Parts: sequence; C-alpha cells; structure tokens
Amino acid sequence: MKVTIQDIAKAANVAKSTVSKVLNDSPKISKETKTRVREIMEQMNYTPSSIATRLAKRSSHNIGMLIDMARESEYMNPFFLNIISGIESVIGPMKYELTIANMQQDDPERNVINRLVRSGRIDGLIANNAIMSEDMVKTLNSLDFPFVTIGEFHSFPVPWADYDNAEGGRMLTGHLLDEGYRDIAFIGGEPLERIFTKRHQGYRQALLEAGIPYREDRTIHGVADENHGYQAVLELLRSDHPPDSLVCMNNYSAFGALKAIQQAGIAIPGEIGIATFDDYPFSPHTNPPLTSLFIDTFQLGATAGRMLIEVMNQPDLPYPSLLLQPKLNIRESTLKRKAGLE
Amino acid sequence: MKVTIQDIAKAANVAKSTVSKVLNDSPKISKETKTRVREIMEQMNYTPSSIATRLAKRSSHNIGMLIDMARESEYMNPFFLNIISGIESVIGPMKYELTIANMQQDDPERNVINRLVRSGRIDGLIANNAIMSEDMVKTLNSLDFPFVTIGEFHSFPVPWADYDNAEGGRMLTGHLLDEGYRDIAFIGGEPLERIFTKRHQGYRQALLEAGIPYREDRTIHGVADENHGYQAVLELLRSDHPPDSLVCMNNYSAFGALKAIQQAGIAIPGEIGIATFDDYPFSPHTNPPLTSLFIDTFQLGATAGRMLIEVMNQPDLPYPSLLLQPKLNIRESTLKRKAGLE
DNA sequence: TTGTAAGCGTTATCAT
DNA sequence: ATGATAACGCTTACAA
Repeated sequence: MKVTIQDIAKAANVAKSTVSKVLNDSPKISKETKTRVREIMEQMNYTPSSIATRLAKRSSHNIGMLIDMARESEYMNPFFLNIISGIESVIGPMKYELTIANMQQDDPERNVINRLVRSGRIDGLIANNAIMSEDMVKTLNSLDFPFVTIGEFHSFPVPWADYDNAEGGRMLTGHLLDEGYRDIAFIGGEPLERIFTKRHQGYRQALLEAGIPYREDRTIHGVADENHGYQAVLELLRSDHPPDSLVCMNNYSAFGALKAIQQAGIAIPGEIGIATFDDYPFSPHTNPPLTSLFIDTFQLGATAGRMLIEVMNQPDLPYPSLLLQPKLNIRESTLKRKAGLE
Repeated sequence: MKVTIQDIAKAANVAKSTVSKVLNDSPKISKETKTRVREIMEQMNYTPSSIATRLAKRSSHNIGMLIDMARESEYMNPFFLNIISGIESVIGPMKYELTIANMQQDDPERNVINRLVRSGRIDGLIANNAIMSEDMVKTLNSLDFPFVTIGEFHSFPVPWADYDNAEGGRMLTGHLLDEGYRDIAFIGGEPLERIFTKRHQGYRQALLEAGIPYREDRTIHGVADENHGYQAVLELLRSDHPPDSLVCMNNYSAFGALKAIQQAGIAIPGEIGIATFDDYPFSPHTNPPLTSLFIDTFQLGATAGRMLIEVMNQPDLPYPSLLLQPKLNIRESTLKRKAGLE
C-alpha cells in the first residue's frame, strides 16, 4: 500500500532511523548515504506521513483561524480571503497549515477549545476580537496556548493586531478641514460599538485640534447601512443649517448619504463634502467617487500571522499589539478647493 | 504534562484499551465503567490527542480547500467566506476539519499533492476548476484520492458542482423577452472564457426559442469590468439602431453600462432594459436597482462538500456532478410593462 | 465485559 | 556515521 519509512530503509539497506535522519537532513549522515537514500525515496515515490511526524514531534504544525460563520458573513465577507491570504503568506513558508474552524456556540460539546486546542489539532489560534470571549481568553491563557486577536482588545492583556480606527477618524476629518469644510457631521454607528467609538473619537479629536467645537447633534447614530445614511442625511439637509460635510461610518452609509444629497440637488464637493471609512465596494465607483479610508486587510492578516508566530516562539515576552495605519484615498467628493478654483 | 489515555486508565483502574472503547462508545463496555471512566476524564480534563487518533485510525479527518491566493482574490473575494461556510456546514457536523491551502505553482518543492495528499494531511480535496490542471486530475486519480471541483469540468470525468450558467443566460434573456424587449445585446466576456461561453450560450438559446435571430454584432466582448461596460454601451447607443436591452456579464459590467445609459439620458426601463449576472455588490443599490441573477454561493459550497463526502464514502460509484439553479431577482431595471402602464 | 499486546509511521536516545 | 529500540498516544485484534 502506502510506502513508509520502513520500506525505504529496507530498499536502501539501512535502518529506519537512518532514513529519518536523511529526512531531517541530519549532519551526522554521510553525503553518500543521503543521496542514495534520497534517490530511493524518489524512485519509490515516498512522502513521509505528516501525521506520524506530528505525533513524534509533538507539534501539529497547524494554526487555526476561528470564525463565527453565522454572524460574521456580512461584515467579513469581502475581506476574509484577503485576511487569510495574509496569514498564509507568513505561515505558509514556515510550513504551517491553516485550519478554518467555525465556532458553534450552540454546541458546547463540540467546544472549540477541546476540539482544536486540547486535542492538539493546532499550535496557535487567530480569531476576531468579536468572538473572543473573556472566558476563552482565560482558558487559553491557563493552557499557555498562543493566540492573537484581529481587532483591539483592552479588557484583558492579549496579543492583538488592528487598524488604527481613531487615526482613521482623524485623517478623514482632518482632510475635510484641510479642504476648508468647517461643519462636519458624523453619520452612522451605534454608541456602544467598539469600532464606532474609536472612529468617532478620532473625529472629535480632529475637531478639537482645529479648534472647532464638537456638537452632539452632528453625530447621527444608527446601524450604518444605506437606509440609515439616506434618512439621516435627508433630515440634516432639511434643517436650517445643514452641515457642510460628512464623515460616514462605512460605504453603505456613505452610499445612502450620497443618494440623499443628489436627490436634494446639492453639489458635491462644492456645497457639501463627503468622506467615508472603507474603500469597498462603492467608493471608487460612485459619482462623484468618494474620498475614503483604505484598510489593507491582507496586511492585517499577515501582521496577525507574524505576531502569532512570535508569541509561539517566545511565549515569555510581553504580549505584542500593533496598530496599522490606514491610507486616505482622496477622490472628487471632498475636493472643495479644487472645485472652487474651477 | 498533558494527560493521556494512559493516565485515565491508571486513575480508573482499567486498561487503556478500555478507555479507548469508552471514548468510542463501544457497546461492549458496561454502563457503569463508561460513566466511571467518563467522570474521571472530566475530572482530569482529558481530551484525546487528535493526532494520535488519526495515526491509529489512518484518517486525518480533514478536508482541504485548495486556492490560488495570488490569482483568485478579485473574483473569489466576496464569495469565499460563503463557499467555505457552505462546505463547513456539511463537513463540520461530520467532525471533519477544513484546511485552506494556497497552491504555489512557483514552488514545486512544496508541491500540493505531496504536501497535502501523499502526506496524509487531508482525506479529500475541493478546488476551483480554474486551478485544477489536467495533470493534477491524473495524479489525484492515480492515487485514488477523492476530490471535487467547484465549477464544471468536461475535459475529464471528475466530480464537480456548479451553477447553471447557461440556464442563467436563458433566464435573464427570457425575462427581457417576457417584458417585451426584442433587441437584446450581451455585454462583456472574452470568447474563450469558460463562464462566458456558458452564459452566452443560454442567451443565444433563449433568442432562438423566441424566434429572434442571433446577431453577431450584439455581443460586445471584453474584460467585463466597469470601463468596458461603459465604453461598450456608449458605442451601442451612438449607433443608428441601438439595442432595446442588455444582458451583462457581471455587476461591474452592468454598472458601467448603467453609467453610459444615464449619461445619454435614456430612460430605464422604458427605453432600454438592463439585466445582469450576479447580485453583488451593486445590483440592489443602483438607481434603478438592477434585475439580476443571484447565485447562492453558500449552497454551492455545501453541495461540493456533500459530493466530496459521497465520493469519499463510495469511491466506486460513477462521478457525480450537479448544476444548481440560479435565482432571478427582478428589479426595476427591466420592468418595461409595468413602466408602460404608469 | 475487560485486558494484553501489537500496530500506526515517525523521531529521539543511546549504543556501536 | 549508522543501528536498535523506545517513545508519541491512540486503536484493534485476540485472549481471558
């Protein structure tokens, strides 16, 4: 059947321990035996059983990515392949495999920790902060099991990688200020959402730095979808003194806002400027194209992967954490000065 | 350190084979021993080593999803999470794990077949037809290794699951005909693209069935992106007798077409109708919203997963293949009759 | 119903 | 430089 290390040993007239050493390129084996054994392996089409190797080496050489397929679809979908490609780009060359696991909270028997961690299926774990409960963190820590979350984590010291959402808010708002806008509204986001809090905080800070007073009524809370963006902006435009520009929580929010503005026949970027978080899927395609904040999700994955490897190799160092910087894609929707010159 | 089956055996005063049988819920073990041993497992926080189990059982209980992260990103990105969620939904409950592997053609040493298949890392493989070369099919077959491709495969008999692109073309075209359109152009797609061929074939057939002659010059080939859609339709509209409706290869293509039409000030759906493949990301959001063909990528993944399990369990049956049916989402962009009544 | 012992395919530790 | 042999942690005949 399957050819094993034993078969090679027999064919080469050596002990299987010798074959094993050839496999691991041990310096104690002579050049001659190595080449001879390798030739035989080639001939017999031998590939070592990774499972046996793992058992003997006590390492699965496998890292796990935990997601909640039920919940995350909408938000993660467009980015997921990028993220895992990023992870793969760093762990792949180190011969680690990537296992995707679906956490099913409804089935405690198929508990994630047992299924993956205790069973030795994976050597390290990456998960979105949204699904990483404090209980899980505790358990993982008590097992000295290496993991990294994608997304900031502050209630506990854990290793994490994220984009700097506050800085993003500053960048978008700062850009609008640079372009001469003065009355900037923030559209979308629930007060308790972690991401909203960060983004909004950057917005406030940019205002503060520019010496512009923060106005409570310029933040329109909500689910950050197209409909909310539309309704919110419609209402703003109806008021006596509408804002002269908008920062939107995401592309859908911005798209709704855009509709409302166009319907009201107000000029972009001349009369109102609009900038938004996320570059996907609409920003480059709308009319006018939207100034927006690009987040390199591949890099995010790669960073998380690198951090995990680091944590796995040096468990005793303090937990690392890293904020990546977003990139501002300036497009027509905020170019007030340029528009003014025309 | 880690608690093993041996420790449990000792603590419970039984042989480790007994513990193993308890683990596998063998009917030969008495209720009493079972509960006693299980209690001890619980107390000692025991989880069996999956690697040891796999070695003993000679099955990795793991299935692999092979992708080319370098190439597929753009096309697969929005669907990838859906597809693997679908796969997981069927293999997960059967206790299979999902490993995502990046095929790196540039590195033959890290050859996919060896790395995953021969090494016993996975028991079955799912891959997009685009990256499944004939060589690979041959090798896989010679190893009697179970696999399924996502996407039709005809050069060889292999198990595959796909959406019925020809039927999709018929549905879109047929719907336009039903609405009273008679001169339907097909926008986007390269003549040699497999998907284009299928979709276009359905388009032609619908015309044929309606007794409308097929006109070569009504098919505008190209890369099927926004720019091509825009240019193509711009040109069509400039001609003496522009078509009265469009079938577009995808959302980007359709989006470009939409821009051209709006710019020309032509009424949708009154003067021209527009229908497109794919429901993502623009179709529901444009103005007017686009009639489009929805493909349930979760189902596609689930189907592929089910087929793989089937092939794994019954290797001797003839290879299955399955065409799933798309769903037509009718929206304003093609409702000519209704528009006519107003 | 339970126990004994021989695998599963490697690696690792000693000898030689 | 090579070989014997005991792990690694589980399953599975076969005995008892």
